[in-house]
Amino acid sequence: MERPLRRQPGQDPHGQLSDPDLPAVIRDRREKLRRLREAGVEPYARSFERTHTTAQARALLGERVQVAGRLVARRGMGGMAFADLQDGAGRIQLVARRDRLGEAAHAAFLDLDLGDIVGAEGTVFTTKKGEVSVDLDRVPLLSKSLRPLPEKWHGLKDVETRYRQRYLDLISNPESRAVFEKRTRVIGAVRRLLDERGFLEVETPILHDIASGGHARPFTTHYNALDRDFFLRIALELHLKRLIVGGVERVYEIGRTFRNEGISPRHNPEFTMLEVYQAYATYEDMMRLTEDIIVAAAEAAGTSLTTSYQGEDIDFTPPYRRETMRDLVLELTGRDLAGNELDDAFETEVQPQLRQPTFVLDYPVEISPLARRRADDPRFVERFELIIAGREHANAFTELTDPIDQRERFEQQAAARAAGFEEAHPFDEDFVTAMEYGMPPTGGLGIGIDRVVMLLTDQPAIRDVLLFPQLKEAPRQG
RNA sequence: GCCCGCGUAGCUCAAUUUGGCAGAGCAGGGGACUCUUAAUCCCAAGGUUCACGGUUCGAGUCCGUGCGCGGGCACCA
Repeated sequence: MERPLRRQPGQDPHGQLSDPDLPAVIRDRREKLRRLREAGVEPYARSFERTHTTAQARALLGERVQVAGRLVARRGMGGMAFADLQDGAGRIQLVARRDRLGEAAHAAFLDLDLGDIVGAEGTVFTTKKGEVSVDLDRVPLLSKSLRPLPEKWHGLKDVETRYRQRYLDLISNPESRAVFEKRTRVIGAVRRLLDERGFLEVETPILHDIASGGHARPFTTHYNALDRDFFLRIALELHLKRLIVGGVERVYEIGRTFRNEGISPRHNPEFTMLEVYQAYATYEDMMRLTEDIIVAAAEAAGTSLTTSYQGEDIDFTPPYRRETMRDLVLELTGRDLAGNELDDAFETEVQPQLRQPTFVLDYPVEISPLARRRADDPRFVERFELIIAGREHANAFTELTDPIDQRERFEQQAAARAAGFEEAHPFDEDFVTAMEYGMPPTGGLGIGIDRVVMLLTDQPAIRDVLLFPQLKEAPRQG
């Protein structure tokens, strides 16, 4: 019978005080917590009256402030000690002087650990060396930290820990925090742009009884009350187009979408999509809208239109190059193709070479069952993808509005599925019914928000722009 | 699912090439220090080298299997 290698956290806290499997740095903290409680100190305060953030306090020389945050560095000098306090707005130096605080409070300050959450009450001043600081009168402990922080100078490097324990990444790596703040600002800017143009933001179902709107393997779940399998949505498209039929002429949704596929630096099983539909618009209008969205997003992220991604110069200045898929393949391979052959040749031989923003136009009808055919050549549809740095960032069509054609396209997809293409588009009878009531001419656009954020924040992997990316189960608890 | 690489102290990294006592910095412990800011100085401590098995007198190092992470491929018509 083997004894457990490590105990799970949360059980028998007193037993853990002497748990020989725990690192000494953690045992020491627990012991200190016990001593504090014995001395009558409550190590987890109910609240603290914070009057200013560290950023606000910096501008208030000579004034009394109450700031609060995490202790992230300390430099003891005996009778005078320094520490850095970090809050959501930044950092400020704390200065503890024995002759001002008194012996007991000064000793208590020196007894604090890096990682502790404290309040800091005192007067803002500038040290002889020019550092804006708080001259402490009081430093109440607000929350005792029982685990050591990552290395103060190098930060947290281990990528697995950064993803699994994102809070440590956010505490120790300010540049990581900045990426997520930019992500939020990008999404806000996109919303603002669309709202200003009269688009209505909506929420459509995530649980679908048909996984339609794209080519992808869905996640399956089970609805007990209906005793029926459901799917997590793989796209937003068909519900939003039902709203177009319903007279919501400008509509969009920003939402999580799920695809049951491999994980890679560019794919996470759940990701954020923007889909926009505009009645009486075409895919040319969607190209201009896409350009406007990219420009607004870059501005929100604080990224210049002429920038670089992973060392490669990228110019986001519109208008972007517009070329048909057929011409691009012809130009780069010398072959004039159509249908699936064209798409295959494009993906393997052309797309990786498209580095600057490029609208690739007019896809084969076979792989585009929801898009309108070109009037001059019905083998192709009015569709574009926006390729930047070799990757797809947007996908848009002049939407198919002919219910008879739509039914035939779905039937072709059903035949493909019967022939073994598991990801072929399923037949959505209810959607065809909606279209039969009459759908106005419409342009539609989908943008992969995560990938746009990757581009604008120069992050190499989609995991770096997702707070909690999908990982396998951790091998053990530490 | 397949191929390649990686896994050493709480954190950041050495030692792996060529098998020979597992080391440093930070953090933590003890001490000195009233203008430091990667503070400095002195002392002591800290390890199931991812796990299990094998080869060997001897394995962090070589071999096998498993787990996790990273990259590539497949999937993403």
